[in-house]
Amino acid sequence: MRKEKAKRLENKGWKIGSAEDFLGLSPEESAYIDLKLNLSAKLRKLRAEQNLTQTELAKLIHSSQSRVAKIETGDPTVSIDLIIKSLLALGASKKQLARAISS
Amino acid sequence: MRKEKAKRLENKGWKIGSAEDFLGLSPEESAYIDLKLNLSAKLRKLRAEQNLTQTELAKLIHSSQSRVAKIETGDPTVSIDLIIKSLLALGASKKQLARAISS
DNA sequence: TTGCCATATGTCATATCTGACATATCTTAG
DNA sequence: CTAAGATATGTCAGATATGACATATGGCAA
Repeated sequence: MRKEKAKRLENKGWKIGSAEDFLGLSPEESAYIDLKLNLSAKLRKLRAEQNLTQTELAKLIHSSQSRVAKIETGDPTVSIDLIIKSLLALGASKKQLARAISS
Repeated sequence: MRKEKAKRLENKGWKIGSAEDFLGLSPEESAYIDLKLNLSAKLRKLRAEQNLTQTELAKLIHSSQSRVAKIETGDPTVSIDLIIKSLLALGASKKQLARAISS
């Protein structure tokens, strides 16, 4: 599967610039993944700033630690919807979201 | 259900300012809906600019006319993921997405 | 009016995402 | 080292989103 690949690469520290379009990903696909990773990164940052553990954030969004971990590691089974809902739960503003996206 | 309500209101032209937080919606919920509606609106705009019908856009994103309609009318069963994928398929840039979000 | 094309709405089987759980792998303090 | 807290990974049943189809409504030209 496509997104699996992208995720594995991310985890191994491949991070080439910002998008991994070097293997079979269409521009839209890599833009989409890029977006997701940017939002994930922002979430981790926000959570850290607020000194919350994944477990605490999980409670806040009525989810589980493992799902929060998946959000933050860019797991392909995580939707942008969930990431955005989590960001909003941490009090992120529209402006912050916008910044995260175009980063 | 919650989001049903928000959608109905939208359709009836209720658009009070920008968020319908006046009936039982938490700040995060209305922020989320707001976001979705902004992105939907942007999609419709982009599609119009490119003189595409819903059916044509549907083919472009491997979906159906009815789902495109649902996207554009803010149907609660539509995910932000799908809206964003559609926007990307229309060639929207990160900057455009960011603008749409913080509008 | 009629016909045609675009858009909207309702429904449904299937695909995808979700929370939860178990368990593994860090990290750091003692 | 070992223990404890935090984070990561794998799995799965149930929840939600999806494309597809039928059908309705809207707009507009003949």
